[in-house]
Amino acid sequence: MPYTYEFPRPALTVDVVVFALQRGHLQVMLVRRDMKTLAGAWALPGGWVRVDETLEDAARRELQAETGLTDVFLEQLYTFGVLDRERCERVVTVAYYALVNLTGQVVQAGSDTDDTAWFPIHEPPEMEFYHDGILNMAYERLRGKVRYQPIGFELLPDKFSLGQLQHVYEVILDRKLDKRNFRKKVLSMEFFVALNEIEKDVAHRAAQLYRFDKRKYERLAKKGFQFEI
Amino acid sequence: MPYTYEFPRPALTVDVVVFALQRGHLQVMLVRRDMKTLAGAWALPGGWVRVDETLEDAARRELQAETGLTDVFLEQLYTFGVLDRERCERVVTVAYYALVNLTGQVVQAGSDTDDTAWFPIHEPPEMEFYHDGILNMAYERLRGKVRYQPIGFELLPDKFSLGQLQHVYEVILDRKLDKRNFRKKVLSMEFFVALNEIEKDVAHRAAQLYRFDKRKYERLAKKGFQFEI
DNA sequence: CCAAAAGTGTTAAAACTACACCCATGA
DNA sequence: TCATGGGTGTAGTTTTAACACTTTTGG
Repeated sequence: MPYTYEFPRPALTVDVVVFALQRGHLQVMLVRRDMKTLAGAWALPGGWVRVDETLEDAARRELQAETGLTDVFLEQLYTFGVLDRERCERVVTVAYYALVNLTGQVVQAGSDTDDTAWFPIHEPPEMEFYHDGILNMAYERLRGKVRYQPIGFELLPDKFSLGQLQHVYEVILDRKLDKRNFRKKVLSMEFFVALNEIEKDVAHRAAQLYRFDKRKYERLAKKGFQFEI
Repeated sequence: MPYTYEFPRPALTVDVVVFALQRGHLQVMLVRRDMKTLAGAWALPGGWVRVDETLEDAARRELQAETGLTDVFLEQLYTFGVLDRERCERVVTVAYYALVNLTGQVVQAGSDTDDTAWFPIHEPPEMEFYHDGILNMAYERLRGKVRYQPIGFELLPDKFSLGQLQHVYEVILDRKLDKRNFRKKVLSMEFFVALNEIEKDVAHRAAQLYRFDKRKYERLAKKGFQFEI
């Protein structure tokens, strides 16, 4: 027991709510650890923060360990000071949420987990203590944020069609949007730039592809432009 | 040295950015600790989180210790994992921001601080390591939030005039607003309710007083109403 | 009577909403 | 040729922005 301190210190962990589109729906990744916890209870991916890494590094490390994904959108959500029921000890956990693009990707099974699975955001399974609260807060944050900041495309490949983008907004906001009005708005923002490229191998008219130009967006944002969908 | 753990644990602190109106300006409270830190460097009020209290309790305890204020608006801002340069140790600090009403109040000097003072948000003094970043983030959060959530009046007494409220928005957003349009918007929200009371002892026409009806607001918010100024 | 803030409506411009049909493609 | 999603314009409505004068009060 080599680490001693003058005052007691709570344990510090990170938890990550990973959102992705799967079969057209907004889904969340959960893990099931083999023996540590009650059989059948799912949990958010997460773990201890090492003392030599930043909080975000810890979140990215966990995310990579359990999905293999790097370079994803990751944002701090909230920090919870909870009581660990097993050890009767205070645990402080910093929650993050991530938006990842899974279209056409194989997500590798994690190394330190028994099982990972995706669940529709509206049908989560029984979860570990307080994780459902984090999940709900993450979804609320996403719903609120997606309208005022350009982050929706983080769930899509670099090149995407306006139909795909509209679909992202529809599953996050949980309502249909008007196609013409949506296109009008998106196309009025010059940081969504059309590529010299269209969809391939689709059983209908191929859509124009776009990408998000981060630089252009930031230049506008600095000038006071307010994104809104 | 009684507290030992299997793995190293970072130290955990809270910092609080306290906003208030002083002489018509948006100001921030800072403290100067006598010997602990460089002479002349100001810091956000804050301190260690005890292992038996929640994060918010810790923030409220610090706030009370340094201002005597209780029952104020307090919201978590962000959690930083920083490197303490003195001890060469990782410190995790959970930052909060508070909106307090100081109109006509005497703020007591703190017990565990040498000195506390208020600074205009746009003219902060030299501050302790990384505290200026927290301060800026808090101000950004406040500027963003005040437009989409009814929190502006937290800087005012329970009973306030529309002129006072408009002034709050003007100092937070740092621009003039149109009086008639502002009144129109506020009065269209039925959770700002007129009292049977007007201002007293003012050297001009006395203004109608209003209060914020939290219940009415929450009932509307639940039905999907979106506050916006 | 002066200074200072309260209070009050209208109009033009902009943004938003609702809505229906033809097009291109692969199966 | 059919099913599927891509792509396009307008009109009515609502919302926003700009703007100036009279009222009340205390000093």
